[in-house]
Amino acid sequence: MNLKELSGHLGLSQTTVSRALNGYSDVKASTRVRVVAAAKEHNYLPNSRAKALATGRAMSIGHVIPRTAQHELVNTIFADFIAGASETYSARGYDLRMVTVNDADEFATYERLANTGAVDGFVLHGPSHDDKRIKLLNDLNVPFVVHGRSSNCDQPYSWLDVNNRSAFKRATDLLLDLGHTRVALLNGDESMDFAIRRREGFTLAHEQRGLAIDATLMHSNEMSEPYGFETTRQLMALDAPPTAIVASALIPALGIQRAAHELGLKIGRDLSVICFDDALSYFPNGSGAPLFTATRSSVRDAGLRCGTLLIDQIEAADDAPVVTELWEAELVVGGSTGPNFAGMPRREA
Amino acid sequence: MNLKELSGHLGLSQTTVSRALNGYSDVKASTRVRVVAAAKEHNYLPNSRAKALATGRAMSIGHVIPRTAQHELVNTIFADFIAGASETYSARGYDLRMVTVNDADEFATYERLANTGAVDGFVLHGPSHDDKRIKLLNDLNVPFVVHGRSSNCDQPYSWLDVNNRSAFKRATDLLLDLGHTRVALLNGDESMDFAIRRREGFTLAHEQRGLAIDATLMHSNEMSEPYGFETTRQLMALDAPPTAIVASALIPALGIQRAAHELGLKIGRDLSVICFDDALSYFPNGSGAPLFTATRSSVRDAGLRCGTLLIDQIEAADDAPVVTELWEAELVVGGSTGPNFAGMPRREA
DNA sequence: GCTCAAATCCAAAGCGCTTTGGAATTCCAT
DNA sequence: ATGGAATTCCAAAGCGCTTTGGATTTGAGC
Repeated sequence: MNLKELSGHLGLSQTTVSRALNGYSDVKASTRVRVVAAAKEHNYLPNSRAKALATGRAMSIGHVIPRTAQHELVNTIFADFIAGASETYSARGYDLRMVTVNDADEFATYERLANTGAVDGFVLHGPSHDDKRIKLLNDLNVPFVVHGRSSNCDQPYSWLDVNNRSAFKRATDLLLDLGHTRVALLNGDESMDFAIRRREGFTLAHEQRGLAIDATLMHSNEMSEPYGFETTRQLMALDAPPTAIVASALIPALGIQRAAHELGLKIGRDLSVICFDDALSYFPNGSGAPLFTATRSSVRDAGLRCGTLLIDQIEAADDAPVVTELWEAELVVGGSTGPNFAGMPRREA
Repeated sequence: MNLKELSGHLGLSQTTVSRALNGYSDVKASTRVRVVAAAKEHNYLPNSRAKALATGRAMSIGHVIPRTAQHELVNTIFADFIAGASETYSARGYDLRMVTVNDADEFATYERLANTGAVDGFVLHGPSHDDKRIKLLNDLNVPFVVHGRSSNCDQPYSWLDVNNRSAFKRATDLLLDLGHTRVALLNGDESMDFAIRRREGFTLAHEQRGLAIDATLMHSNEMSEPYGFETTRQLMALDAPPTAIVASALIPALGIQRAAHELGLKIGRDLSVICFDDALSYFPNGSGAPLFTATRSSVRDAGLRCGTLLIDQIEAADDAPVVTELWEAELVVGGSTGPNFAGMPRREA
């Protein structure tokens, strides 16, 4: 059943049926009712391909995901972000078009999707410190929103980011306040902008107290459980092991926990751990009380909001303004952090 | 730059340019070279919306994901499956179209995507024991492949599944062989077909040895870490606690591990654990040697294969045959399982 | 040089929708 | 009645591609 047949049944023109269905005002209320009823009865749905051609709108949002071996992006964060984003999309009539690519094909894929009109806009994931994709998308003149930021990029662009620097500064401050003096950092992949900012927060907290940082305590890698496990084992084997760790995510924090158990250390007493919690739905930070002390920001909410910002931009008639949002992470205190008695001025009993 | 302009530049008809670009044989080799060169030079890419309308093919595969609160599907397994599937898709020129829906809208969404021609086929996720979506998709006469099976469905359909029953039977056998007599099951959500089959395997292993199963040892829930943690605490508080646990996935197994540590039990000695390992890339079962003894099957590979089966079906001229694949999981032995000394016939020293 | 087949090309008709620019009708106020 | 505005409808022209059916050119064989 297509428009032609439906309008034939109704004895109306295709124009009128189309305009009735699309809510234009120049169709009598009674005929609109009749049209809608007939459409429902005959189970008519406009062909989306024809509609896309006629309107010039694909009604879909592109997400292109580089398929590096074990790329962290695809996995840990992605599913929850997508869940949030696609909630916006379906609420506003868009679909999500996802394509994974080899790193070498990434630019060409953005070009293809934009130039063939397969999508109306993009969400850009995992920006690096100086991300060339931003210029590409600006040149392609296609709407997009960056999840995160690219600090070293002088192009204008819309983004939504968590204040990773302040989150990691607060996390580090908390540990330093508890008397820890040797704090390790298990950062994410520092080719990513967010990881760079997190390290800045970590360092800043030390600098403000005039504390030097031991470079052997700072690590960077993709955020897996084994990364947390093995790095912790290495760290604890040092001559002067850390008494506290700041971790980039809950998943490596679990690795830290496993290593601690194996070494007979009790988390929160012998070793303090604080991590960033993306509030992943399948991996809650404990069920009731938080398991780990953490700085938390829901990546699902970020996805939802990015979707909204992007669609607003797409639907703004002419050039929409660049819009940016910086979210502060929430600090939740769990059982994984405690005072460093060794480092504190003990008063005699 | 569109076809009309390009053919203008070349002094050729749109037909010839189109056929040259699409590899038809009725265009002279020399003009084809000329056309391809011009297309590259002017950066011409055919508009995908127009192409879709003209060919009647959307070149995209639909994945509709129910957005139940905390639905396990979207999260744990999904990202890796998608990563695999979309690798096939891009290799064969398709895109992935994903839409999340409220449970109530699920059927309507399949209908919309199929009837508007937005997708050429579907991958069906997380089939239940008697899944009505299969009949719906058959009625809609659209190609689809089920990841998993629906045991109580009499419709014909293509599927790819892991032999969950045999995987769980082997896992349970292993524990029983080690002398365990009270084995608990932390199953997934038993409205899902895979979980039902897993329980069958678990029970079958017991029945074959004439062992009765204590119903209080069998649990079913979505596969989260807290589920593993809390259920283990409950189990170990029983008058007769289990000495071994079969878990539905690595993630609840980590919860089991956490509970064990808290109770001062050593995994592999005081409590044996065996789980199903989907070989998630962001959550490897240990880095070198397997952390947990597990039955393993890569969900990423499953995604890749499902994509292939589906596209083959789509591109088969007339009705493609129904095709099914049953994969056996691999058994990997890690450090989480050991003999039950209490239950074994001890010989005096 | 001529015939017929093979090789190349192209005009035009879709694909199913939206939208422009009127035409036809209705409704008031005069 | 009647002019003019409002309301309601529609024919036809796209959107940018593919594909049919046929026209034109080339080449082989004699």
